[in-house]
Parts: sequence; structure tokens; C-alpha cells
Amino acid sequence: MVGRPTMKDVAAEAGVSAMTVSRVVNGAGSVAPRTAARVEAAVRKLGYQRDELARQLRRADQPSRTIGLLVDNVADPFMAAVASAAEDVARRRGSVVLIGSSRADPRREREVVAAFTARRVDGLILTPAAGSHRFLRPAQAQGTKIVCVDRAAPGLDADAVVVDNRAAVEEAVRHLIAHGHRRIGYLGGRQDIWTNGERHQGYRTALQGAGIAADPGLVRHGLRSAPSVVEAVTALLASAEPPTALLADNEHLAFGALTVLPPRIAFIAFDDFPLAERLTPPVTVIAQDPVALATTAAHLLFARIQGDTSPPRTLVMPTELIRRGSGEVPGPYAGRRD
Amino acid sequence: MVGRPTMKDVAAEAGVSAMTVSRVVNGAGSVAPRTAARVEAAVRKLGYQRDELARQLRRADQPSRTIGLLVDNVADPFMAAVASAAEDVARRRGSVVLIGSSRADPRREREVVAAFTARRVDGLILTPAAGSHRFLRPAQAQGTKIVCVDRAAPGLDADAVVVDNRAAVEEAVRHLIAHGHRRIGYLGGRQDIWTNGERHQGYRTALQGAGIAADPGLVRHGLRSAPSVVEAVTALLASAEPPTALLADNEHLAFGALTVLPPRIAFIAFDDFPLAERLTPPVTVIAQDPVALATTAAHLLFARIQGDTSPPRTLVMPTELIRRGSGEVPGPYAGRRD
DNA sequence: CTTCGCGTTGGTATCGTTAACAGTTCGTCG
DNA sequence: CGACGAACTGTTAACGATACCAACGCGAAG
Repeated sequence: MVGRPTMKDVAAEAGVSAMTVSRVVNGAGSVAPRTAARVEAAVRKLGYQRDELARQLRRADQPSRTIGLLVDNVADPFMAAVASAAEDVARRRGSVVLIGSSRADPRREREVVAAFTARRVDGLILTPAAGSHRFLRPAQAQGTKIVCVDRAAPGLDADAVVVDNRAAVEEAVRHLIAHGHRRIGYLGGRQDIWTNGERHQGYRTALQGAGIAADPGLVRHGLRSAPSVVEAVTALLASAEPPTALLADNEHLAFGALTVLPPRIAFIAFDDFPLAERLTPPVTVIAQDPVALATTAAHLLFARIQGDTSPPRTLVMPTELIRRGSGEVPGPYAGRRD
Repeated sequence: MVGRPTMKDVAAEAGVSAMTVSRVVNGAGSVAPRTAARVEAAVRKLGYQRDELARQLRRADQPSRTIGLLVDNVADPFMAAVASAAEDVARRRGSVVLIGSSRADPRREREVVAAFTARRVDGLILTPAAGSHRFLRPAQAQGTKIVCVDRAAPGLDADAVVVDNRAAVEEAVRHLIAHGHRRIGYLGGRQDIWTNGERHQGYRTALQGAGIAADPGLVRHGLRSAPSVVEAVTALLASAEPPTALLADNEHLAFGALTVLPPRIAFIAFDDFPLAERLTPPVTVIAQDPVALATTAAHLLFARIQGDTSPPRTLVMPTELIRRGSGEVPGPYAGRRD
């Protein structure tokens, strides 16, 4: 025996038909105890394991118990937490998880989705990259369930689990204003990603609400690498009218900014991170709960897989502004009004 | 058409046989340009996508272009980096990645491995949980290639990509000793995990080499949760003869310890982490390169999948002691000898 | 004009499993 | 004592794709 043993091999070993082996292996149908015992012995002796591929091929109407998880980058702590939580739920539901990173590249995203659907995944959890996701409609029409997490997918009618990015940033900016800041800088990632667009909207709304004119010189978009963030922060601080407070779009940017940011500049970051309270000053953050997001998304997905056909929903999870110090550094207008 | 279109559907649409569709889809065999064009049109019209499951069933001797990645916990930054790097290599090799977390539970590890092999993965990359991995031998015998990363798997003859944990910790402890420390505490995770055992060995060897008697009161093993670390550190510092330096087994423990550790205690952590240089004092770490580890492991795995049958190898990747300050806090014996 | 060979196409069997159906052997009941 | 159902087991035909072989048409060579 060179390759994997098959049901036929087990059947021959136990002196029964393949059908009987199938019944024993699946615990379905009636098999005489003595026969079942013989089959089980043969299974153990040969180390037989049911071939899920063949099984899924035959049972096309049943779920394949495989889901796909497509994130920007698994190495990102937020995405890693999402992946971990999703995998946890999947395992409990008896499913395995195919993982892929789009690196925020729409083309790569499409490729990975294709590789997943070709393997008959029951559903997809994804953090949509930029651009229209209309290309997912055929997959959806063919029965693949889709749930977005962290972001909505433009051009796609699917469930989504997100936070109210706009309101969260608005609150954070109002918080900075309340502490006497008027020149508040914004460090943003790719603005074509839905989440970042929302966050920047919140920034603008808060400024507008406080009657502060938006200064485009204080806003840096499209930051990606750590060096680019460092350069952006350095340039902002060296400018004629530097900001007295900064807000970072996401964790990645925050790490970059914090390597060069002097303590006198107020700072708030989107996403909490370990040891934030051990920096000087401790870092005020807008915290979201990636585990809750992903767990909710996964439950939603499995409900769909099990036949829930209600209209797509968008669930909004809470965020929390955790005041640790860096966001409470007083600005030049501190104490004048409140 | 309710479900996915099949080759037969495409064949009917294009007025050819399924075999011809197969040839066009795979770009193999000779097909007249006009026929191929007709088939391609039908493929596009129906949104046909080859079913990898059926294909893999038929082509049992060919790789399934699916690999499994089994780590302790994807949410762990080190493991997340490993996952990301492995997925990257896999994608370039045209493979998809099934991911699973064992949570360091051998039973769960076995279940996930079974779920993976049942789907005919070509190979596995895994960070072995505690205990014997003899149970993987049947899978290996049936052709599943296995590469361990970060740890060796006891009881299994497989490739491994690791760092020299023992030497790295030995160096770190010698470094602390050189800075005048003699009472050096050790915060350890599960000692039944190979990596942690090695690291602790390094600690003992270094002490022994310096003629310092090991004090079991300074060693805490089996720490897992953040609270347990906090409690351990607090207790160590409150003891009659407290340590003047501490070493943490892994990143997770370091985070816990750093929340309560006073700056006067020297500290070195295994694994580098973001913002380590921004803490006070900046944290000295033993850095390893998870991306390099995983990339190497993945390359090794694909070489095996492509037929490399040379004897299993263990590759040892370098570590680096990054001196940032916390590991250079002078101890009571500083300056007496060197 | 036959034959060879090549390019092109289709038919059939098969991968490993299971749904559907068909048969077998019982014990039991009228 | 024959019939009927229940429990058990086997046979056949798929799932969707491809390896293998056969067959077709057609131009070139003999």
C-alpha cells in the first residue's frame, strides 16, 4: 500500500462492501454490531481516513465545511486577532479555514477569492480591499455566502460587521478640541479603503462642528510604510504652523508616529495595542474589539450557510475612547472655555 | 442554472465535448483556435470555474496545491508573522493555505491535522504543541510532507527551522551577569513546549558557567495568562531576596511583566516587539526573524512537495541580542570584575 | 489513388464517496 | 406454516474532472 487507503481497501480487509464501510464511518444507517466492529478494526489497522474531497464531490448539496478568510495582511495585529477569532468559531462549527492576504491589492484579492471558490468554500469572511466588489456577485449567486468585517464592500450586497468609525474619530477629535487643541494633524492610510475614508470624514465633521477651518497642510494621506509616517510627522512638526495634536488612522501608523513624536504633542491612535499604557505619556486610543467583530461575523456567516436568507445586515459594534494621557496633553487653548 | 456551471454545461454551450473544454481550460493538448475561442466565450458567458475538488480527486498523483499551517495561536504576533510569510510563499507557488490554531492543545492539534489531511493537503507547516508527535507518522508515510517551525517535534523525523534558543538565552544571561547581576529571575511559559525547555536550559547553563548557584525561588514556569505573570513578578520582587534582573521566555510574558516591572530591574525578553525602544527604559530583547523562519520553512516544504527526498534537516536561524537599555541596567556587582 | 501521419476531437473509464434502490436473512404474527 | 416487516448488506450510478485510447479529416508522400 503506497498511498492512502480507501474505503475499498477497508472493505476488502473487513470482508464487506464499500457501502457498509461508509455506513460505519459515518455512523448512519444500520450495521450489525459484529460487522461494525470488524470494519472499525480494519479502519484502525489500515489507518483509514475518509477523503473529504471525494465526499464533498458526491454530496454537492451539503456544505463543504470549509470557509475562506481574506484579510489585508495576517501579520497585522488587528487582522491576526480577527483571523484567530474566526478560526475559533469555524472549528467549533466543524469547519476549516482557508486563509489569504490581499495586501490591499484588488487583483490579488480576486485571485485568492477565485482559488477559494474553486475549492467550494461555503462562505467568505473578508476585509474588502479598495474598489468595487461587484466581481463577487457571481460567487454569491452560486451560493457562496459573504460577510465583510471591519469594512463594507462597495458594490456588494452582503452582511457586514463594522464599527462606527466616523463617530469614533469624531469623538476623539472633539476630545482633543476640548483639551485646547485647534491645530490637529491627521495621519491617514489609503483613503480609498472604506474604513479610512469614514475615519477621515469623522475628523472633518468634528472640526467643522467646532468651527475650525480644515487646514489641508495638517492632513497626510496614503501613508503606508513606517519611514513614510516618520517623514510625515517630522515634516508636520517642522512646518511653520505645526499641529499641537495628532491623530493616527490605524495601529500601523501609530507605531511609526510614536517612534518620533515628542511627548508635548497630543496623540490619539485608532486601535488599541499592548503596552500603550507603558509609553510616556501613555497612549490614548480608540479601541475596537477585533475578536468581537470577527466572532460576530463568523456567527453571521454560519447562520447564512445554514440557510438564513434574511436581507443582508450591517452590524455596528461599539468603540471606546480609552483616555491614558497622550490624548489629554493640553493644547494652547486649554482652559479658556471649559 | 442554479448551482455552479460544470464542464458539461460549457461543452453544451460551445457545442463540443467536455474533453475539449478541459483541454482549453488547462491550455494542454491541441485545440483548433476557432474551437478554443468558442469554448472561451462559453466559459465567460456561464462564469465557469474549474472545480478543484473534482480535479484533485481525479489527479490523485498530482499535488492538491493546498498546504496546512498549524500554529499555537494566530493572534500571537510571532505566529501571525509566520502565517503571513508562509501564506506569501504558498501564494507564489500557486497554493492555498488552510490555517488552524492548536492553542497548544495536543488533542486539538490532532483534530486539526486530521481535518487537513482529510482534505489532502500536500504538506504541513506546524509549530508542534507539547507531547510526542508520533501520531503524524502515518500521515507522513502517506506522503504528507511536514516541516516544523520554531520548534522541533519530539518523536517525529521531519525538517525543522528553528533558532538556537539555548545559545541565545545563554548569551542574554551572560550579558546580565556581565552587567553585575547574580540574582536573575526567569519567567517561563509551558516548559513542556520544546522551545521553552531549550530556553530554560540556556539559562541554567549560563548561570552554571558563571558559578552562580541556581535558585529555584527565582524561576517561575508555566505562566500563561497576563495576570499570572503580573502575580509572579510581584511575588518575586516582594520576596526576601528579590532578583535584580529578569528574563522573559516569550513576548506574551514580557508584555505582562512590563506592566508592573520597575525600571531599576534589568530586563530582557525573548522576541522583539514594536515600540520596545519607546519604553522607559527601552527594552533589550533577543530578536528572531519570524518572517525568515517561516519563509525558509515554506521553501523547504515546497521543495519536499516537489520531490526532494533528502534526509530531514534542521535549519538554525540566527538571533540577535538587541541592547536597548533594560538589559544594561547595572546590577549590584557592576564594575567589580569587568 | 492509396497510405501515412498529424492535428483535432470525442468516448470511456476512473478517482473515492454516497444516494437510491434492491436484495438477503431473520423473527414474528395471523 | 406462509407471509410480512425489520434489520442488515450489496449493487449501481452518479458527483466533475481528466488520462487514455480511438477515430476523424486532410494534406503530403509514394
